[in-house]
Amino acid sequence: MSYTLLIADDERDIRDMLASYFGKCGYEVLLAEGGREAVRIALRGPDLILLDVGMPDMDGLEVCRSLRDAVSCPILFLTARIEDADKVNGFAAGGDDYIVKPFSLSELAARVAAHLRREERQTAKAEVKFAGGLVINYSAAEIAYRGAPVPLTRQEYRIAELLSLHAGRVFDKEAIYEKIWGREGEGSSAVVAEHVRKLRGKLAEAGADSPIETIWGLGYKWRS
Amino acid sequence: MSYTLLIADDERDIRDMLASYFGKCGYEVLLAEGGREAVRIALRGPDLILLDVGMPDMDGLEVCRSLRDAVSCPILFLTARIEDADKVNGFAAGGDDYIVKPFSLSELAARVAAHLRREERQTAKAEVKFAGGLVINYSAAEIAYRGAPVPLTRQEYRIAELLSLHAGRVFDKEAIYEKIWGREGEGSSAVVAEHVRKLRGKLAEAGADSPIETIWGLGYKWRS
DNA sequence: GCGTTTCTTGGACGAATCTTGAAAAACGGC
DNA sequence: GCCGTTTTTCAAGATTCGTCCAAGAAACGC
Repeated sequence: MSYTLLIADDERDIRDMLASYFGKCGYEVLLAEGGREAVRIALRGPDLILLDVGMPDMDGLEVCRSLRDAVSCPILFLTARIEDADKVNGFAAGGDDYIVKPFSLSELAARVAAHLRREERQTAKAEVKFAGGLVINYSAAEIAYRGAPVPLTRQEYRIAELLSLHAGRVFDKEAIYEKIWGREGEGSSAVVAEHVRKLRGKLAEAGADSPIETIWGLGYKWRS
Repeated sequence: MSYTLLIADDERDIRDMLASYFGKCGYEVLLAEGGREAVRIALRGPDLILLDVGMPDMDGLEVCRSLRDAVSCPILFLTARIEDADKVNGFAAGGDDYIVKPFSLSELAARVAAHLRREERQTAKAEVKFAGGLVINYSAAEIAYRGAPVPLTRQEYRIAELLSLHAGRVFDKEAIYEKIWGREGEGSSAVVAEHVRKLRGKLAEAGADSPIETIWGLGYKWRS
C-alpha cells in the first residue's frame, strides 16, 4: 500500500528533486506549481502535503488555511524563512510541521514518515465494528459478519480495508488502484470495478448488505 | 478541556522553565527527572510527551522505543544534538518531532499545539459550513442541506466544489469549463450554464436558496 | 510439475449523465 | 420603451460509466 504525497513548489528544480527523491522512496507523487493548483489537487486526497511557503500566485499559508477544513492530512511547510514568528505563523495557519531550507533530504524523509506513521497509529485498532453487524479485524486481515468470517481474496480485502479505514470518503477507481497496486495503470478502473463486484458479491452471500456505495462518475465509498 | 504534558529532562533548570511556561499556557504538567521515571509516569496517559534525549539513567530514544507500543500520544524529542543522523534516529525510534536546543519557547509551544490539534482532528469530520445551512464535505464529495444530502451528478458537484472553494470570486463560464474539463472548448459556456441550472434546481428542490449568483456579463460566483 | 485459486482483460448491455441546439426570458444601455 | 446581448429553460440525442459475464494469465500451494 503506497502513500500519495502532494508537493507544491513554484521552483521547478526543487519540485523535480523532491518528486524524484520521494518517487524513489516508493511514494506516489502529485505535483503543483502554485498555490491555486495545490488547492485543486489537494482535493484528490493525498496522504500528506509538502507546501512551499513562498509561491507567487497564492501564499502557502493561505493554501493551508483554505484547505485545513477540507482535508485532514498532515501539511508540512517548506521555507527559507527562519524567524520564530514565521514558524509560529505556519503552525497557526494549521500546519503540522515547518521545515527550513536548506533541509537535508534524510531529515525531510524522516519527518514525512513520522507524520504518516502517526496517521496510521490513529487508525491502527485491531478490530473495528461497522454498521450492520460487520466487523473488520485489521491485524488479522479478516472481515466477519455476525461472527462468521467472510472469505475474501487479497485484493478484495485490501479494497475493503482502504475504503473502510476512510469511511465516507469517495475514492475514484484510479485512486484505489494507485493506493493498492502502488502504480498507475491503464486498465485500472476495470480491474478495480471487478474486484469491487466480487467483494460485494461475497458480502451479500454472507448476508450483509454491502457497505460499499457507488457514487456515479466519482467512484466508490464505504457507508459511514 | 486542558491537556496534560509529560516533561522529562534531567536538568532541573530546563524542567522548571518548561513546567512554568506550559503551566502558564494552561496545560497540566507532569514532570520526570529521568528516563525510568518518564516511562513510569507516561503510563498515566499524558496527551503529549516532551523527552530530553540525553538523560543519564535511560536514553530518551530508549524511553521512546519502550513506550511506543504502550502509549499512542505524540512524543517530541528535545536535544542539543543537531546532526541529521541523530534526527533520523529520533524519528526511527518512533518520535513525532525533533526539536534542537536552544529552541525558542514560542516555536516549541506552536509545535506542541500543532501535535495536539492533529490528535483532535482525527475525530473531526472534514466539513465546511456555508451560510444558509449548506454543508460541503469535500472528501465525501457531498453537499448537504440541513443534514440531508443533495444528490448531485459529477459535473454538478465539481462546479459547486470549484465555486465554493473560492467563495466570492467570480468565474466566467469559460474559466469554469477549463478548470473542470481540463481543456478549452467552443460550446463551453452553454454546457456550464446548463449544469449550473441543474445544480440550482436540485439545491432549490432540497429547500436551500441557491448560493450561486449570476454576475451579469461576467459569470457566476458562490455567495460568501 | 500440476492442479487450484486468484487476478486480469475484453466485450456487451443498460442506465445515468452529459451535451447540444433552439427558443424564451432577463438584463442594461441608450 | 426599444434593441442587442447574455442568460435561462427545455427536450432529445450522444456519450460515458458501471455492471456483469466469461475466458485467459498469473500466482500459489503441494
